[in-house]
Amino acid sequence: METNLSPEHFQLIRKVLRENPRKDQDRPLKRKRRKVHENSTKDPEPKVTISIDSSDSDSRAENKSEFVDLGLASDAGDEGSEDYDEDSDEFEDVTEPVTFDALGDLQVTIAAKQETKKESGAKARNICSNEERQRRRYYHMAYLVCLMIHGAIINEWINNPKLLRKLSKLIDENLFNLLHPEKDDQLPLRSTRKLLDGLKKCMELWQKHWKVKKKYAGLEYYMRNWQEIDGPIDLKKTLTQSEFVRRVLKGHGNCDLATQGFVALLRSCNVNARLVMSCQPPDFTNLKEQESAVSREYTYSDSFKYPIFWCEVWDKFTKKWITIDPTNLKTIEQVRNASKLEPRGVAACKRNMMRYVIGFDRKNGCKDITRRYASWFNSKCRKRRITSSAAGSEWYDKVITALHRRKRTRIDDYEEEYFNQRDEDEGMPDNLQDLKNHPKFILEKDIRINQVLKPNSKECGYLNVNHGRQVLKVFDRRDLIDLKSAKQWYMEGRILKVGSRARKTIKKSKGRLRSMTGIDGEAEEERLYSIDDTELYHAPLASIPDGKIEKNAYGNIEVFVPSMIPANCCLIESPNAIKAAKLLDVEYARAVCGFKFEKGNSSKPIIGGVVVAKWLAEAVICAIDGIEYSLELDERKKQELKALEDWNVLLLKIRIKSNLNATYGQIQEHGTEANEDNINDASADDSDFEMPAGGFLPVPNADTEAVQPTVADSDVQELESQKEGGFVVASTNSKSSPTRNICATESQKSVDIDEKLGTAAASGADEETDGSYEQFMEELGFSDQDD
DNA sequence: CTGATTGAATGTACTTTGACGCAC
DNA sequence: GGTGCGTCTTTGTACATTCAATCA
Repeated sequence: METNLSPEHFQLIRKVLRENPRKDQDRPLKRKRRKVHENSTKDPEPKVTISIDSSDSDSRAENKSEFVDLGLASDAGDEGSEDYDEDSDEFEDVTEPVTFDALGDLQVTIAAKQETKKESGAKARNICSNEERQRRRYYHMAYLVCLMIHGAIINEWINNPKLLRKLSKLIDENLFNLLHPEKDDQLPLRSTRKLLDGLKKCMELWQKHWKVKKKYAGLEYYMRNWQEIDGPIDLKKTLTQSEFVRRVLKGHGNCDLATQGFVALLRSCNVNARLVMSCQPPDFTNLKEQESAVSREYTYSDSFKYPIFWCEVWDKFTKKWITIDPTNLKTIEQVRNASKLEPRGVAACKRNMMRYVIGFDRKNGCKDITRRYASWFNSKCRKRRITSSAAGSEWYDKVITALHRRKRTRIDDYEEEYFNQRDEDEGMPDNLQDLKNHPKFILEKDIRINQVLKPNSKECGYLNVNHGRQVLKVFDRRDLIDLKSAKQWYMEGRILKVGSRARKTIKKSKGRLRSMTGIDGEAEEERLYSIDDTELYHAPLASIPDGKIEKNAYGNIEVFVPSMIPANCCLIESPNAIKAAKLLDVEYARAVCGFKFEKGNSSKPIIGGVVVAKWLAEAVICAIDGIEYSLELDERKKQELKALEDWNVLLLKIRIKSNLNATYGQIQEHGTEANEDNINDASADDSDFEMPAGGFLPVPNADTEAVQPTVADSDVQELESQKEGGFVVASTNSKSSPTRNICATESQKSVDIDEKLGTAAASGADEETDGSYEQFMEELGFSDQDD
C-alpha cells in the first residue's frame, strides 16, 4: 500500500547484527519492552521479562526482527581469546526459557543468580553487575539501530511524491527564487545571503502554516534512564506513511513532525535538505544500579529545550551545510565551532545527550554528522559513544554503511574536509578527566613506560590542577614513540639495525620467575628500541638444490609473521604437513608460529605447519592430500565396521526376540507406524551422507530417541542398553533396508531376514571391506601401519 | 556546581620451547 | 631399546582503565 524500505534493507541490518536469520519474513515490526519485577535487589529470585510486543504495530510486512534477541546473541567479548572455553560457565546459573504466545509476544525470563555479594560486608555500591553492563551495552546498540532505522523510514516518507506535490504549492515564485539564488561572481556571499533569507521566509511560512497542537505525551525520542527502560513503556500507536502524510499536510502534531514536514517543504521545491536526527539511546556508560533518588525531576522546558530532529540545507556557494531548527529553537545557523543545538547544562543533558547525530539526505544517504554539533567531540562526546571500543566502532560503521544507500558525492568530500578542520580546531580540554585517553593530547604523567617523546618535542599546553597550585605539561600524541624490546621486535619479524642504541632502559621485574629460579635481588634491565631502530628480518635462504633450511636450537624455524619465511621457501599449514614431509624424505623445518602459555611459567611452541623450499612445496602438498585421503578412507572404514557391528548386535537381538516369541508367545507391539515415520524422518536428514548400499550411520551419541524406535519391544530395549552405538537407515536404499520390515513384520518373517543379513554381516562383509581397503592403501602407497 | 581524588571492579599485557608412561 | 603418542594440567601477576562516590 505504501512505498516502503526494501526487505534487503532489513536483511542487511540483521546481517550486521549477526542475528540468527529467521525464515518468518512476514512478521510485523516489533516493539520491545522490558520490565523488571520491582525490588530486584531484595527479591531472592528476581526476574527480568523482555517482551517484544507486536500487537500494536502497523501492517508493514517487511519490518521485523527481534532486536533484543540479536543484541544478546552477538557476543563481542570473546573474539580475542583463543583458549576461550566453548562451554563457558559464564552463564551457568542463568536459564532462559523462551515461550511464544499466541499474539507473537516473546518472553525471555532470566532467573538471576541467587547468591548475593552482600556477605563481604563492604558498603553496597550503586553499581550494576558485569552481566548487566553487557546487557546495557547490547540494549544501547539495539535501541540505537531502531532509532536509526526509524529515521531512515521517516526520511523516505518525506520523499512521498503526493506530499511534495501538495507542499510545493505553499511556496510562491519569489520565495522559490530566493531558495535558488543565482551565483554572484563578485560577491558569492550575496548568494548565500539570499539563500539564508529564503530559508528564513520558509521557516516563518511553516510556523504560520503549522500549529504545534500537542506537547509530547511522554519522553518520546528523548533519552530514558535504565529504570525507565526497564519499566513499562507506553507506546502510542505506530504511524503509517499515509497517516504521516495526512498529518503533515493538515499541519497537526508535535515539534518533531513539524520539523519533518519542514524538510518535506524544502525538498518539495528542490532544495537539498537533510533530515537530522539526534539519536538518544540509553547511556551505556551509566552503570548505576539505581538512579539516585535525589536527582530532582527536571522541568519540562529543561528536558525538551533542545530538539531531536532538525534540518540541514546544502549551501553550494560556501560549500557548507546550513542548520535550521524551524520549530524548537527557531534558528538558522552556519555552524563554525559551536552549535546552538548542542544541549548545555546538566538538566538538558539528562534527557538529550548528544552522541549520535545522523543526517538523512534526499537521496537516502545516511551520515554521522555528530562532529558538526558536538564542540567537544574528541574529549567528551567520544567516550559516550559505542564507537569508543574497536568492536563497537566496527559495528557502528556497518550499521551506517547498511543505511547509506547512495554513492559518494563531492558534497561528502567537502563535509569530510570540514569535519577534519573541526577536529583540528577542537582545543585542549581544561580538565584531567577529558585528557585521559584523549586521541590528540596526553599528559606527561600518562606517558607509558614503553613510550618516549620524540627528541626535542615540546609540550603543547599546560593544565592547571588544584586551583592553579600545580601545573601539568600536556604533549601532542603525535610526538610519542612506542618502544619495544629486541625480543618483542623479533616477535614481529624485525631485528635491530647495526649500531642502534636503546631509547630507554627500564627495570624489568620478574618477581615470580625470580623466586622460582632462586635468583633474587636486583631487577633485570630491559633495553627498548623504536621501530626506526629496527629493520625487517630476512631469514637465511634454503640451500639449493636440496632445500636445507637453517633451524634454531630446538630444530624449528620461527615464523611469527609471514615475512619471517625465507624468501625461497613457503609455509605449508596443515596438521599433516610434518608427516608428509617425512614421508617424502625432503628437507623441512617445523614452523613455530607462536607460543601457548600454560600454568606456571611454562610455554609450548605452537607448530603451525612446516617450511619447505618452494620447489618442494608442490610435492609436499600432494603428499598431504594423499594422507588426508587415506585418513578419510580409514575413517570411512571404521564407520563401516561400526555399522556392521551394530547390525550384528541388532540382528542378534531380533533373533533372541523371535526365539522368545516362539517359546513364550507373542507380545503386542504398539506404535510401529509412528516409529516408522520417525525413522524415515531421521534418515531424510542424513541424506547428504553418501553411504554404500545398505549403509547405516552410527549415531555419535547413541542413547538418543532415534535409536529406540528401531526396536520397539521392551525385551529388546533392555538389550539395547548394552551397546553404545545406534544407527539410522539411509533413505536411498529402500531395497536393502530391513528396518521397515522389522518394524512391521511378524516373527517368522524376521527370522528369514535375520539369517540372510546376519551371515552377511558376520562373515563376508568384514573381510571384504578390509581387503579392498588395504588394496586401496597399497595402491596409493600410503599405509599408516608401520608394521 | 565542577572537577580532583579515592577506591573497587574489571580488563589487559606480559610470559616466549616438558615430562612421563606406555605400546609397539 | 628406541620411538611415537597420549596424558597430565586447567592457572598468575602487575598494572591500567573505568566508574561512582566523595571531597574541596
